[in-house]
Amino acid sequence: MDKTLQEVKAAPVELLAQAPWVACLTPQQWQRAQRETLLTRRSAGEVVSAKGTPARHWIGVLEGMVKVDGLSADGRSTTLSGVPSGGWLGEGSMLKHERRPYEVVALQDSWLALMPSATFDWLCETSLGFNQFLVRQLNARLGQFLAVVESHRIQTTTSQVAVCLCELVNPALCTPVTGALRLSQEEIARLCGLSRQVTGRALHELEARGLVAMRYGGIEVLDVAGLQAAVRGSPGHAPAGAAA
DNA sequence: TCATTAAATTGTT
DNA sequence: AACAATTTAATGA
Repeated sequence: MDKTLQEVKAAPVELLAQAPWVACLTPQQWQRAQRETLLTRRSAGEVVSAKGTPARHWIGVLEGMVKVDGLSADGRSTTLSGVPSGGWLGEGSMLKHERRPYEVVALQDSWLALMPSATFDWLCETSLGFNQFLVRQLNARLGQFLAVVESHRIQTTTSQVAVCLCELVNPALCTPVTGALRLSQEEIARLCGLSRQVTGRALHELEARGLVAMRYGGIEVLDVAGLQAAVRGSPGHAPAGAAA
């Protein structure tokens, strides 16, 4: 029995219109982009784009959340990145016209926007603003991943978790905040590449510092700036001018 | 609306 | 990793 989901706050079309790159387009460009972009719903756990398949679409998360998984030959998987609502992903494969190196899976019931590669290429060729958006996004992601590497190598597990949480609330990569993120500690642990045990401990520490609030099956980020600071800072100490 | 049951998530060893 | 406790969701009176 299909459940009629009436919980949708805004229509998918309206969410697409609010995408950050839309404002850069001319009316004609927006008209074609809107006409050719497919809006589709995926249930939690559904594969959006399988690893190894040709990248035919640029993927926008209008509502819900998806993750990017790396799969090994023996079926083991690790989560490389989480993309909440407002985020766009897969442009790397689009730009290189290659097959998807990673698997994209819906973490929750989600509304997705799939922009065909032909449309994507056309916007790249005709819209300066669109290119600028891509550069900003790629730059933001690079910074994010560098933070992950840095944190993994020289910081505590707590700051590793903080980094991964920052990714989910980074205004440069997704819609500011939707209240509490529906993400279990087990899913957060996969995102961080840590055990559930260690992740849980780190989350409680962040909660004790007033940066996040834990919910059953979810987490609310209370202080984005504080989280970003926790990425570098050592717990307990707050070096005044040591932001280098 | 309330009680019961199942499933998911979290805490503990 | 396995088990126990807790919370939420679903079902039916």
